[in-house]
Amino acid sequence: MPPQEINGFEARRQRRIARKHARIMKSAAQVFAAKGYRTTTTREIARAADMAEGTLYNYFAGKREIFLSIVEEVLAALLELLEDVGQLETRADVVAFVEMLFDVLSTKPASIRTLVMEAWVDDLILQDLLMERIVSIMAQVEGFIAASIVEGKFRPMDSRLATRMLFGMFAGLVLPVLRGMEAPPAPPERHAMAEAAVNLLMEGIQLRDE
Amino acid sequence: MPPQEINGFEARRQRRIARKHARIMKSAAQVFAAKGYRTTTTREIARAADMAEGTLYNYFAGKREIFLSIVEEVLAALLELLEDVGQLETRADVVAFVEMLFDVLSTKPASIRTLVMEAWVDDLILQDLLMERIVSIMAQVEGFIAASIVEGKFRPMDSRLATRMLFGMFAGLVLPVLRGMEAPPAPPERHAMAEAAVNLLMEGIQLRDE
Amino acid sequence: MPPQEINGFEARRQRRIARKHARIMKSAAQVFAAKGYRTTTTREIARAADMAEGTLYNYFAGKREIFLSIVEEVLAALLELLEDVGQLETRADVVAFVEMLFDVLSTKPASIRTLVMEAWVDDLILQDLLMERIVSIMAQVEGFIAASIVEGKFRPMDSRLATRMLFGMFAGLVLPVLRGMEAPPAPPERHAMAEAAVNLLMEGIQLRDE
Amino acid sequence: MPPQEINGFEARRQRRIARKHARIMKSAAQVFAAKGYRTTTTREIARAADMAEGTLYNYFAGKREIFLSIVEEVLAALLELLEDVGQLETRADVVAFVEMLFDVLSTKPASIRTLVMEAWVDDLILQDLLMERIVSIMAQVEGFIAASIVEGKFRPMDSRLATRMLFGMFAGLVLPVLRGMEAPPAPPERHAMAEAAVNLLMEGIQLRDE
DNA sequence: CATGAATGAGTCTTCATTCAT
DNA sequence: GATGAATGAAGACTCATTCAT
Repeated sequence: MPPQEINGFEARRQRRIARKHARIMKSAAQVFAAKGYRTTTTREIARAADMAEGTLYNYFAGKREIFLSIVEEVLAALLELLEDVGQLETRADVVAFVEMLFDVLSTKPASIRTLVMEAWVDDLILQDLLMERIVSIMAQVEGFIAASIVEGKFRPMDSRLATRMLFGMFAGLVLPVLRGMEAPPAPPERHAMAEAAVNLLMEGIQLRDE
Repeated sequence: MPPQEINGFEARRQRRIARKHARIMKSAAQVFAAKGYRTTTTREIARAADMAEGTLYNYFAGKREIFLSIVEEVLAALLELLEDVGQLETRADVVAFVEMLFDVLSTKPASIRTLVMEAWVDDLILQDLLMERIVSIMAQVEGFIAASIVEGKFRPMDSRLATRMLFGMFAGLVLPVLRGMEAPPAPPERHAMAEAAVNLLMEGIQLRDE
Repeated sequence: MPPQEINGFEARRQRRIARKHARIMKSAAQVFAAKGYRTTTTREIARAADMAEGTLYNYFAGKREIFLSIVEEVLAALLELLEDVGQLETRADVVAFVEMLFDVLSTKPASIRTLVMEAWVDDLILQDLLMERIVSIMAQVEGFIAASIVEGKFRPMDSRLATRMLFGMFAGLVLPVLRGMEAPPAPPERHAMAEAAVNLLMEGIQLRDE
Repeated sequence: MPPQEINGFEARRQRRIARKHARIMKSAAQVFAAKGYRTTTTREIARAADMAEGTLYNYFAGKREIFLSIVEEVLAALLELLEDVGQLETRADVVAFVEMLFDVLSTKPASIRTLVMEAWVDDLILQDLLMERIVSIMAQVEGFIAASIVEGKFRPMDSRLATRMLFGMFAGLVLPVLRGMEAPPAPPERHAMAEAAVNLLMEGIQLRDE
């Protein structure tokens, strides 16, 4: 059997495995999001993925590993996006960025809901997976704000506090979608929301005489 | 036996019961906050409250009832405060109000963390205990913002979005405390945070020429 | 303090104790009869006897001892009656005897129902408390039948089988009362039943030409 | 895969399940009969059926369902037999019928002992499972006796009482077997017992001059 | 003596994981 | 690789018994 043949088989096998992985993770994320990690049984995951319970264990070491894979995947997507937060310059940049965030959140709401849920409960998840990266991103944002203040573009303020409030503000916007109380906004609506959010953040709530 | 005697016995008994209730709820809230409702075992609650497992059942009908009592208690405290949200008028009012919220959150962080956690997972908790009341409070705030826009005090904006962002902003501030990542701020710090938060909300992040 | 005084106190104490014993046994028999021994809780017994759970243990060593006392008491009453089974001679004697049995069964249906129930399940109860005495009584009856056959008063038959059927026949009559499906028959009715029972037993069901 | 193959798999699966059901029910009936429903633990049932405790729950929803299945099964067997009670005409019919009853009782003594036990304690079992059907059968027998009296075949008597005594008589015969005090009679013995029973019932105990 | 709160062993049941087919 | 039956550890809850008041 020529090597390329072997590779062909091997590649096909890899693809089959990847497909199963994806199927399991997607199904599991749905159930996790709906019921919580602990309350979800492997039986439910298997049923949702339309396979036998035992089959799960051919692709993942266990329930926890399925969960971790989901979380890692969505984190990777989020972090890839957030990496570029340092590059933002114009207001349009920021609006576009917020829109993209909406986009990610709308694409994988189940995974993100699951991630948030466990990070809220499980110290290991929070520490090992999230904290380091979030801290780094928040530091970038905070640095950006601090610099803008020095440059005279932003008002003097506690940049740390401002960063937190900024993240919270954004979270407040997307929370009903994540929690499953509202459908994700359609793209045009998404743009309007991003505009409004950035606007409110920049200008404040109060009308000022000019 | 004179009636005051009877009342004396009965009253003492009531107090003893109330003390146990409080002890159990406090211990349980700690464990729930640290591990989540489902992951917490009655054995752990009993150990935390320094009593036998069976004793819990002399005071609560079951694990779920302990949890619900904790949640109801903290909700009552929160809602009592939030009820007055309609009365706020001056900027100082708002700052004071935010400070008081900080205060409540700092007093019972375990209970609130537990409440948030379960509301995030359990639809019944969210619907039956939270939504109705939160919706009403948000409606008040939204109405206030809308009115202020009409009066020309606030800039024209989507009042619904603004309300959400406002709640999110505040949540962003207190989240590290709730999550147990930071100690609650001391009262003077608390005032500074409240000032900064209200300031950022009102004036926006951006410096504007006057 | 003169001895008769002491005796007076002592006697009164004994009577008080006896009264409590009776109260507990009566109440317990009711609950046992209604729910079965295992299903009945000491809490229910205490409630039925209108006292605290702990008080039971001042009068009985435990739940099992309460039950055994009930059983012993009713057994004593039954056996006292059955002792005389050897003396029966005329048909009127037998009818009177059956009536008296009805009487005992009607007086303490709860206790008897309890006894039967446990004897049906618990080998120790059956062996230690019942078998010896029942066997002895059945032996008497069987002997009586055998003798009557020899004397030419009864038809030739398997006297062992006949004895069993006789006891079973009687059991069939009282079972609905014991099981609590029917009220105990009033005395006149009782007499009629006894007459009919003895009649059927003696003469058989079938009409015979004379 | 050809359809007969599918059916083959499915049929084999069904048979495997049926075998396990039978194994569990048989083992459980033994333990129930020996100790009573309430006193029997699922651990004991599992041990008796030589499987893990959890496995029980792959085949029955719970302990109660195991019990109910046992009861329903034996009831079905009994009732199928008793249905024909109305067809009996000659004395030989009756004797044959009694023999068949012996047969059923000897086949599943544990199940019947369990059934009787719980019907004695549990009102729901008695009412929902037994009474309706037993009442109907007793009514048939009673009607038969009453008719025979009218026809002049039986002596005048209280047919209701006679029915009860008849059932009791039969119960008295089989009770030692059911209670596990005696081995079931071998078939020839069985015939003799049936003969004797019917004879005694028909002719009575007393010798009468002809 | 009476009380009833405290105890913890023992119950039924669930479910992640293994493994024979 | 896929299956799903078997496993048994772990969990919520009950209740007979003890004991301080």
